[in-house]
Amino acid sequence: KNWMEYSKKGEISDLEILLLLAFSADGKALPIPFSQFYRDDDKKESYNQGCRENYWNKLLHLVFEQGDEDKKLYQDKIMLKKIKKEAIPQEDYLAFKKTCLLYDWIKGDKDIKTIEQENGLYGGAIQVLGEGFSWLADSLMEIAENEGWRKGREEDLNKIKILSKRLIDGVEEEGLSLSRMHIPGNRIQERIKEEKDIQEDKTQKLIVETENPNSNLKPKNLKPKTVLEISLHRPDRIIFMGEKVEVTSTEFSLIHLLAKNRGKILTHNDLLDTLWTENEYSTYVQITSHLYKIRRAILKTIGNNKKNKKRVKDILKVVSRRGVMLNLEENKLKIS
DNA sequence: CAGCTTCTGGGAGCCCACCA
DNA sequence: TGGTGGGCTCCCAGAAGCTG
Repeated sequence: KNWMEYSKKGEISDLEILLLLAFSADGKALPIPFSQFYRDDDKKESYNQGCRENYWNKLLHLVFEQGDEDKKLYQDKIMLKKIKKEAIPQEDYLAFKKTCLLYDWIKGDKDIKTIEQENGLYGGAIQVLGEGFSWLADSLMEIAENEGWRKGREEDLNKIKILSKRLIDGVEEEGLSLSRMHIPGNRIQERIKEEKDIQEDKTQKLIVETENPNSNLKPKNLKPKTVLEISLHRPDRIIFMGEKVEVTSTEFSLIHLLAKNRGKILTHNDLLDTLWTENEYSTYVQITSHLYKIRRAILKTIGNNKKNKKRVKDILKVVSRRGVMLNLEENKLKIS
């Protein structure tokens, strides 16, 4: 709200909005999932500190490049740290990192794999983060609307709206119209729709909660129980029927990829191309082997009986001569 | 029923953490 | 620094299941 008052009409930039969102309570709460490979490096103090400086320097550079160094938001969040010369706290560092990542992402001049590799992120992490921030941008837009931006600051409002859309797909403004086009095999349209559905769900949930603050109704009973829960923040385990099942990084990658494409048959080639790099020798045997091991791990946790066996087999479904799919209704799957 | 696909268990080899 | 043990991935092979 403060920002809304002091930000100047017609002068807000994408970078500014991203930084604002990254420093908001919800923005801070959104995790950046690290890949296992880099997690150990992150523990090393020198490496860590070096990285912190890097993101901060990069932001500073971008701000000067845009000639926005006297904006109050930047003064508060970035410039002050320079004067103090203190070590950057973890919280700020993460916010800087998110801002840099998402800025790269929406700029679109680096492809997603490059950004993820350069920053040691788990595959798909940027998209998840982008979607989260897209939702935040929408919330910001709503607040701005309530603050009366419709009258007089329509242009700024639109800017946030466009940014929100770009965050979903990581495209430049001009690329948006292209991404809306229907291209066979392109999932952009579908993902925008999915995101809208999620947001509608959230809004509806919010309405229910605010309408019946003292209601005795337990919505939990009405809600279908989540069967599979995957958190990018915890790539070491999944939650199956409420039980934590420990998985290896390859197993997690496999199950995450299937979950992202819930209800779709992924061919063995799809899986091999995505999970194993070109120069690694891999065959479908590896996939079935890992699938078997995931099933075995799940069964070991939830109980190895005929009923469970059948159920797990039906969820991690092998479609003969076609491929593999995660056969689960949308409301029973949770990816965070 | 033959041939193909998938399941399953097990083992080799590699990597890494730990310890003396 | 080198030995050791545990964990992980990949591969193999036989059994079981499926398809045309």
